Amino acid sequence: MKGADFVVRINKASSKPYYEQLVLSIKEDILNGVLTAGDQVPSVREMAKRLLMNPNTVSKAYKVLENEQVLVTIKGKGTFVKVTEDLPRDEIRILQVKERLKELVIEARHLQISMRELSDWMNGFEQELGGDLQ
Amino acid sequence: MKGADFVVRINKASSKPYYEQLVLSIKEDILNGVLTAGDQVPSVREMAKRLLMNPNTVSKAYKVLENEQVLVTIKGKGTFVKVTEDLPRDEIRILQVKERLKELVIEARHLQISMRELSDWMNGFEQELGGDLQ
Amino acid sequence: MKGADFVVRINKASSKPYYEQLVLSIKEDILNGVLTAGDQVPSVREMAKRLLMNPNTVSKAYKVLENEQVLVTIKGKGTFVKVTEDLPRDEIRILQVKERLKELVIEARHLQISMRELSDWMNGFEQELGGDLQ
Amino acid sequence: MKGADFVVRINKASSKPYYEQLVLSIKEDILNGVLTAGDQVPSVREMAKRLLMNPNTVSKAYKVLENEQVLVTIKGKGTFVKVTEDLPRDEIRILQVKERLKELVIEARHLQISMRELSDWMNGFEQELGGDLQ
DNA sequence: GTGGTCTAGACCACG
DNA sequence: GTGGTCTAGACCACC
Repeated sequence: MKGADFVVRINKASSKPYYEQLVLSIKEDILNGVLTAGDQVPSVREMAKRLLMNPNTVSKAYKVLENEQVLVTIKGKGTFVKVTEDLPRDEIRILQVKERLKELVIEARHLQISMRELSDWMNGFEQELGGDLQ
Repeated sequence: MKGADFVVRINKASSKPYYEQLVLSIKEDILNGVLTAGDQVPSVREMAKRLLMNPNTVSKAYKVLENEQVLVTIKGKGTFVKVTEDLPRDEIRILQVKERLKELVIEARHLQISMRELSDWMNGFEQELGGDLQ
Repeated sequence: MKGADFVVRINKASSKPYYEQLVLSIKEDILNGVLTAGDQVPSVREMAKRLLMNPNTVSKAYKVLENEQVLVTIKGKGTFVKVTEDLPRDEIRILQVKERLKELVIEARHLQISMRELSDWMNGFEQELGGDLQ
Repeated sequence: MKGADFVVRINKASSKPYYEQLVLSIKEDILNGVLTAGDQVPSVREMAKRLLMNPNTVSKAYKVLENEQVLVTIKGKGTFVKVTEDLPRDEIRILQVKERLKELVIEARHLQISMRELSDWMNGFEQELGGDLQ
């Protein structure tokens, strides 16, 4: 674990639920290479203390990440970033993402966002997150 | 309104609230050209009957769409698709869509969806929805 | 939140809907500095009890204010005065206010209110509400 | 009556009730000098035909304008623009306008509209409507 | 505890 | 007929 290195960004003023923010933040850290496969993440209690939030909330985030094959908990040892590259694709959740993209495009069009803009943003995020899965 | 032509699809099993599904459905119908500027949408009561839901729920959806400058409602007359005047862009909502796109990209990468796939889907939706605002 | 300090005034005899009165009252409290960024407003249930109205009505007011970027609500935590980030101006609503001002001027003229009076009132309100966004 | 000269502008796509639009439109025409004291306005039936609206709606507008001392109906002769300059000021309605101005200022401040902008708009409308009551 | 969604039903304003 | 407001009360998600 890179411990102090990796900082989770929780915006307490955001309307997004804390646990979802935590989930996203960890996913982003992995894509950025701040966390890599095998790294240990702080324990629920430790993370809760660090982020000044309820352990139940952290626990919920970890559970979600375990469900999504992003983290794995080994009893008595801790929680770790999972090696993910050679997993079969989860086609069900992929379809859900596709559906969400469609909704996003619909809303974008109504906001007068051009396809060009959307593409540019997407490519920007790609750069930001690293060209390939770390 | 084209009456029988336009069909709203509500999935009562979805976790997405009915009113949000209705909002999206109407937005999509507009982009598809099924509904065009000036068309009257079914009355709150009529739509509620059709979708087997409470009029208040339909009303909420219409209210959201009115707020987003998609519909206008005229008391005593009905609810209509708004003429797409040259409205100033709603930069606040645009930023929110951009943020949602970033989250979507993060999740896509974790699901081993390539950028290429995402782009292809996006272009597909573009076709499907009509190249330009109808 | 300053608790007892801030008092919301609802006139049940007014023809203006309760929820709109509540919206205005909170906006005024913010300009007055009675409520400042980050403050928690009373919970929906608490406010409803205080004002002797239905929680749904309070909720509607909060929802409007959230939509107008005045409040943020965090599920499970409460509703808060939004930090006044440098948000882009909402040009659509600005145009609507301009239109309402024109109507108000028309009616003022018919009531034999001079422009001078209108200006004086406006400046008075400016003082009353604090020269700058608190 | 200037008959053909004066055109009432009703926007059927506006969310503002027809009768209110009609009231405002006539008030504006008077300030502009398009209608002056003593002019006859079209009969309810005639106006309804011209505007393609329900006579009841026109009737309601005329009633409002009579209540506000803007029009006067003489049985068997028609409806006329009233001489208004030497009427006592209606202090009750003046207070209501003052209250509406306050609300408008509150909302303007939240929309980041400067007092300067508001003043400029007001002066602009003054010009547009003619410097003095016609 | 917090807010969000949904239903059911009353009453009012506009056309 | 249309939509808007308000109440009452159930059930769910987040913390």
